[in-house]
Amino acid sequence: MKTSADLKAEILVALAHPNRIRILELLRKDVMCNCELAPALELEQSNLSRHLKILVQAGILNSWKDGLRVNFKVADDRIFKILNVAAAIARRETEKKAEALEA
Amino acid sequence: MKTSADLKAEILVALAHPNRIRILELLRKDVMCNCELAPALELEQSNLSRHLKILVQAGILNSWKDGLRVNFKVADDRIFKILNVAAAIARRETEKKAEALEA
DNA sequence: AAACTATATGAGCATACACTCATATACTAT
DNA sequence: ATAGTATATGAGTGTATGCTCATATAGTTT
Repeated sequence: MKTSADLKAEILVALAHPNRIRILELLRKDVMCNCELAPALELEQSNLSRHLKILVQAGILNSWKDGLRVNFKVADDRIFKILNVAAAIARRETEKKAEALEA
Repeated sequence: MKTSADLKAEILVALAHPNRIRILELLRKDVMCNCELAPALELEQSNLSRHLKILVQAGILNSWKDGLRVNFKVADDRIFKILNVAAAIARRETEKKAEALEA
């Protein structure tokens, strides 16, 4: 049986990759398809497709077909809270290291 | 040069493991050392030590020596916001799958 | 100093991940 | 039907991760 920590980890594992974070940031405001994301992110098509699959399977993105294309949108805006806090903590850590160098 | 997505990913990668999440939940209220965490989590000492190192290096935990022991505490309570949102999204996803089974 | 306790780390192993190339599938347009 | 476009996936490769066992290091107690 999956514990609560397992469930949280599944979401975070899906998020925890620079390219998947970049995907989410592009989808912050727009709905986009693989074919629009690939050039914007400069990712190989098959690689991007796999990253998107991971995000959809985790429930972070929704997707639907539109003719040839598959469109993607963020399923739950709260995901950006996670990214904001991660950014804040990373910033703090960067500053701490800068101070350590000065001293 | 590290991008903003890289920095966020570093924090999230450090978080994204069930055992590291369990560590944080034990440290939510208390300061604890490896020797107290190990039996509580039923983790091998060396394994736990490595997980703790990852959390410290990411700036998620602070640590200091106290005699033989090394104590750990959460460096920034905002980390729990991340865990709370991850839990909420995971819960939503679980419910969605349950509905899909009923229908 | 010797025995004991707490933590860290090297080595080795199995597994998971990210990536690429080639190919398959699905839909569209002529 | 044919050619073209968008996406998905199999196979292979290199690297990273998580774990364990054994050992090293650091501090404590007698």
